[in-house]
Amino acid sequence: MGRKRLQEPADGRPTVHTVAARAGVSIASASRVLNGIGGSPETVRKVRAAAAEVGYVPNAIARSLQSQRTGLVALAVEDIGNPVYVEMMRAIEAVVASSGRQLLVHATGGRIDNETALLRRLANRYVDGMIVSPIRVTADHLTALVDSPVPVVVVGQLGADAAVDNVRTDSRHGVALAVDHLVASGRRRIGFVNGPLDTVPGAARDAGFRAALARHDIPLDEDLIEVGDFQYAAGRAATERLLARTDPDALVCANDLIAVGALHALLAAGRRVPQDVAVVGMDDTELARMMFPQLSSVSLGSAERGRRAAELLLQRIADPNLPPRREQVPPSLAVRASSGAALPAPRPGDPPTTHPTSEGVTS
Amino acid sequence: MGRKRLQEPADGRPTVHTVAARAGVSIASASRVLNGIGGSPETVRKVRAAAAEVGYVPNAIARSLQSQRTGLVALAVEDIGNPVYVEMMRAIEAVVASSGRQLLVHATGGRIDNETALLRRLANRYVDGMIVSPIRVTADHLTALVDSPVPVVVVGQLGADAAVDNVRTDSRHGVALAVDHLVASGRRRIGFVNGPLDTVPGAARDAGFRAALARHDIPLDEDLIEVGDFQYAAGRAATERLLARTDPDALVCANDLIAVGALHALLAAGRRVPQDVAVVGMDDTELARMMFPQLSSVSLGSAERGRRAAELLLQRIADPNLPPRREQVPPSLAVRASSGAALPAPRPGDPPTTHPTSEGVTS
DNA sequence: CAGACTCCCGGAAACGTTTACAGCTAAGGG
DNA sequence: CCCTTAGCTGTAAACGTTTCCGGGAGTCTG
Repeated sequence: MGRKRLQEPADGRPTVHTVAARAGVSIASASRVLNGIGGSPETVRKVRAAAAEVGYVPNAIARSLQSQRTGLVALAVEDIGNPVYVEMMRAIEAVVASSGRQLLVHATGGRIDNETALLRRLANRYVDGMIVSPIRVTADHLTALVDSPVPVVVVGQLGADAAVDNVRTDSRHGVALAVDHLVASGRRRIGFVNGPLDTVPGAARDAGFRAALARHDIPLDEDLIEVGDFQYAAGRAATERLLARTDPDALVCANDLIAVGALHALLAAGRRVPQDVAVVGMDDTELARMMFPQLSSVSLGSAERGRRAAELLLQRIADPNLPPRREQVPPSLAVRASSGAALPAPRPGDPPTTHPTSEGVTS
Repeated sequence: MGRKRLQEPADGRPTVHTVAARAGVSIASASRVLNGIGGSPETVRKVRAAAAEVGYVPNAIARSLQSQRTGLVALAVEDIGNPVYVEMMRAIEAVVASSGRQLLVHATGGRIDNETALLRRLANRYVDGMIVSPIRVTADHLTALVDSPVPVVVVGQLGADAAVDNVRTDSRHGVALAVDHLVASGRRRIGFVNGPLDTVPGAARDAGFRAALARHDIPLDEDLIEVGDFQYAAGRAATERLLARTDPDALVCANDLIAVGALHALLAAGRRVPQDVAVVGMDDTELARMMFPQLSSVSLGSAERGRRAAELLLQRIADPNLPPRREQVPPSLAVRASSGAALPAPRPGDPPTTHPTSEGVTS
């Protein structure tokens, strides 16, 4: 009974040893057959039979330890309830799936410790690579990104010198597109409902708004600026506060969720959209087309950014020694009923699911 | 140079061997210090210093192989763009996080092969457990669920005899709630926009609708039933087809995305909601409260189902020998502006984010 | 019929970690 | 002063898989 190794672990699950012993072959042969490489017909038969009998299923962890890859890729975003991330995820998924890998998503809830923890945990070989879209970036965070054991691609703004693959857009310019459009249609008291200023996109959009007004020689009225979360409820509350103290003829919103909240606040306050107040959202998500009236929105190319990030990641996985790269996706504006010439209800035959990629001004 | 093992793998990443060699101690001591158990002050100092110098980060895969756990839990849903799954995910996340684990989400896109592949891959030890919410269930699928190597909890209907932990609701009854409500408010030509009949929820809701009408002695008019996908665009298209051939005074929709599509189709066709046509959605997601008019919706307790599923999973991870259990969450109806007495716009002070758990009839 | 070549097989190492075990030293108690 | 005990350390096994390598058997070629 001097068995060198237990055939049946306490767990009860069969291993390749179990199968090999039962088939009367070595574990090397068993492994080969199970992986479909080599083996005489007789051996193949015996191993297959043994595997089926004991219900063998390989332990992926052990396999990964050996092969140094897991076939998994992770995406970490702040809020999975935000449709912009859903679109991004779909684009990433398509690319990742084509490489035979599977995509896993983690919602960090904006808690930065959570994101760092995820990085430290997942990136330590549980996944072959990772796409991260942080909205707040600390120094600690940045180093975790830079010397991650697995390839990482960041979607969003990052310090110019960070040695990480990076896909960004120009949301300052995005805000400018919105302001230009509203000014061109005669609006002058343009309000801005933003997300938190201590976030990267919040800060960029704030700067973009101020710069755009200055460019049009419109004096800045701080009463017209309000800040909340990047979410529906916060957008609505912020708009209510704004309406309580001043009277805009247009609202730029830092994303579509906020814009929907603004829409509600406006309608509840008896304002007509777009006659009294024009509304422009941002991200151009499906939600914008689901609203009534349909929302104008600045597209930041989230699907495109996702697609490119995924491609960068796959390339880096294939060759980890590539130099860090950076790509930029330009914003564009989609004008719909909530701003501009008050359009009637959308035509019945018009399936609003087809994405109007660049039906608007693009510069 | 008869080193038994390379200190620096080709990869270049330091291992515990690297650290131990540099600190001049054995790998056992290094491992102990790095895990914070034991070690003399001097050893601790040396190992810590060595680890910091080489930038050691432990390989989680190797650790998992040894410890037989990963600290990860996965959730597989069909469509992450559906807010009902977002709510479910948030509830699960809260429970899972409290056990020190992290949640990963995978969107299967309803492709059943994808889901089975995920099961076979992830469940083979990449995660400590898994929550799955399948909308289509095949025999193959079911066996993959039943003899998964890691604990699995299913959210949704499952064959009565399946030996899997299972949290379900009664969506037949949910549809009945909607129909009862509409009949009570005088509607008689009640339409039904459903999802695919070859899905579990689609079939259950279809049966529920027919049974409810029968119970009220309302003859069934097949023209009033239309089927699409469980998505916005499909819901809108299906409603357009329905409106092209008949004239309902109410619509029950199989989920909120479909209901939003229906709303658009109705408004585009010049129907007033709820005066001409009352609309009731299903799942009672945030989306229902984001619409204008706000949507009545049947809550299927998705957050509660998620919470319970997560608890079942944690219990099973703790003790894999528990007998399979089944829990049921009752549906309830939330009446809002899109049906019932046409309410005015919601009051400005009313933050619609607070979930009206059971503001409606519950039976 | 000898040699070369192909194919299949089993032993053992390797992936990077944790941990059981035994040996050692130093301290403390009788 | 001896014995026990506690604390620390290193060796080696283990987790479950893949894969390198050498040996043996069979086939083909000249």
